[in-house]
Amino acid sequence: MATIIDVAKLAGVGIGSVSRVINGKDSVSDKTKLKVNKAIKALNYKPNQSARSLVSKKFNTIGIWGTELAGTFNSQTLRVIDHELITHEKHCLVTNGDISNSENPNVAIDSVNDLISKGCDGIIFWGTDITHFDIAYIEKYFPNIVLLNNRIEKFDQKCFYFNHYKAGYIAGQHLVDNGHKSIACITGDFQTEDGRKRHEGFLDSMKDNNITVPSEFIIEGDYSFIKGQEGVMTLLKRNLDFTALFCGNDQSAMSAIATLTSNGFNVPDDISVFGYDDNDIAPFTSPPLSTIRVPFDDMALAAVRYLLNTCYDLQLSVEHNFPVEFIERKSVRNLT
Amino acid sequence: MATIIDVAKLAGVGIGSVSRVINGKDSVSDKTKLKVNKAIKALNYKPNQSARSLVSKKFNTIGIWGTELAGTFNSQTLRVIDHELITHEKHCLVTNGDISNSENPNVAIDSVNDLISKGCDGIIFWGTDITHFDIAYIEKYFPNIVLLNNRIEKFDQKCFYFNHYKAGYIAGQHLVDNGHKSIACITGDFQTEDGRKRHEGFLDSMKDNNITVPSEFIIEGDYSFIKGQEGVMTLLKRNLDFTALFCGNDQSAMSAIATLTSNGFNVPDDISVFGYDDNDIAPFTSPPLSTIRVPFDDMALAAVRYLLNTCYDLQLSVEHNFPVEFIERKSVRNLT
DNA sequence: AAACAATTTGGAAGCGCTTCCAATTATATA
DNA sequence: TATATAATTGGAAGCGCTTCCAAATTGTTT
Repeated sequence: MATIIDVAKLAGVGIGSVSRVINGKDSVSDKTKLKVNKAIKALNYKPNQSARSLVSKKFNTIGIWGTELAGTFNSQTLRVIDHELITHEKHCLVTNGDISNSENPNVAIDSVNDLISKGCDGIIFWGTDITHFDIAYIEKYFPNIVLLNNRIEKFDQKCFYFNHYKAGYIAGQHLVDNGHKSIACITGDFQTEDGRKRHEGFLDSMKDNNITVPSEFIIEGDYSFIKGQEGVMTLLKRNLDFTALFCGNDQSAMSAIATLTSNGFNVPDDISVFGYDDNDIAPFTSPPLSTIRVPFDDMALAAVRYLLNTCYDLQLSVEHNFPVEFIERKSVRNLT
Repeated sequence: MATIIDVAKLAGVGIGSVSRVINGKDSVSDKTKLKVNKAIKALNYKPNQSARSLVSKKFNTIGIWGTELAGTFNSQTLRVIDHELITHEKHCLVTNGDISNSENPNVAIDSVNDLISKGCDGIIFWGTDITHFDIAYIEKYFPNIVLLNNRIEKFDQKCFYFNHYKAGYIAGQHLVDNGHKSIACITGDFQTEDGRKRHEGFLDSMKDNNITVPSEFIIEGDYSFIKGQEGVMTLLKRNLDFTALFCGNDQSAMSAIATLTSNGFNVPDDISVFGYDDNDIAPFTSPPLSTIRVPFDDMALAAVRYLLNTCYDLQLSVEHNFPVEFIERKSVRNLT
């Protein structure tokens, strides 16, 4: 690999001039610029980023930490992030942060430290797998962080999240508005905060409408296809009388619909189904799925931009408010 | 940030000793080891990777280039790759390589060069968006590459792909074996090689069984949900008589099933549907989707391992042969 | 205790770059 | 033309690390 010295020699100039041409700042005469660029091309020279970072203390790289990477429908979000980074000539260092099956109590911290020491100017924490405690610890020595789909009050400015409580409430209210009084649930994952919040919101909407939801109507899910299926089977075995089913996300809603259909129930004529997320799949279930739109892409964009601003002194506009949107399709029947 | 000098001072040793402790090679006395580790902890010291890379010429990072990142069901594969890298204490630098809407004829090369100069020891090219020509060009000055789900004969050892032709053939044959003679298609994306190959295989299986597939039975798709829906609508409007529908992937098969169902057709009683990929969604359509299993995860694992071997002198076992597997569920009716 | 070998140690050199300053060259002004 | 000013230039210093070698320390043998 050619170095800056090779380029300088070939171009017949000093290394300082080469550096100036590469970085485009400070004044260089057109003549030198020409000579240098010619030499760069001839040698297929690429600046060594390690050396650059060593001096400049900038890595031009943003790290992404989070298990949500593993989710089926999240690659779109990753693309949004990557695209915005590329636009600003930055890179994207990813780590799955798969901390579930390790006996080391510091896996989270350790894997974040790995990410930092590899060379990130900032980190996006995606999802709620990191504890508040760990975040507070990390933030002390590495403040350029942002939380995506997670909220810690102490760092509210750095958090880009969606009001899952409100969304759950609205979903419940919508079902009630359509005349449903007996509603079952296949929840999200209670291990995750947003899973809990949306369920809380849903339950409160029921309470406010004087509807009680017996515990046997509630199945704890985990956002997976399989839990949607199993959940419906359990519900059916229990022989309960419900007219609507609220699912913790679109994936479980999709397999719930499929399972109901396979068991001879018509959606929405016999049972209405309501999802959550509005991901790619929702318009293509049969019937098309009514759902709550969660603006993951907008959130991700805002999060990266905030980080770009703080890491590289940019002034990109950053949204902090992501409204609940309600997507009506065909999976909820109006009983009134 | 503390440097190695700070650690050396605090521990009361030379920087050489600190380096030796960090890297765990060469002999160090237990006494020094203890002192150094204590100082490292006290200062929360993390070695500067840029400085290390500058000396060692290793980045401990593998780049991933490819638009397949954007696909709905590919994050699982990314997780497989990342997990294997973490296992070997390497990192994963991602770039979307979104080259579709740029007027620069060298976008691909440019974005790969970015990746290289950012500091990768090797690159995984994921998918067929990169041209053979560009690969050959890059390979000359950056030979540590691997192609995932792509094949270039010249670099066969570096390619980890699946025989899409054979898979398409088998899919067609299976439909014929079940008594289907009138078969429609919503193909994969003909822009991609594997989309073309699987269709070719399918057509050849038809030919070998003396079945002609009129061109109006074939809809060119692009793997998306929407094309599955649109394709079915077009097919229905054409008022053709077909008993089976072969889809280019599971996503379009899923929305094809939904659309057929919504239009009053029973799958598989009226029309059989056959998918391709066997991704997460396949078991949860209604009816569950019969499909060809494409071992993306196995392929990805083999590809990373090959790269790890070449970049870091490891001897991980690498599979090069990925058999076609046929997954029978409930979406194909036996007419015989 | 002396002589030797083996182990451990400190720190200089150098990786490829940016930044700075002093030196040089070009341009403007009197 | 001489002088003042501005633009451009070369290259030394230094970023934080690994590696190497010579020096210091420890252990072993006689």
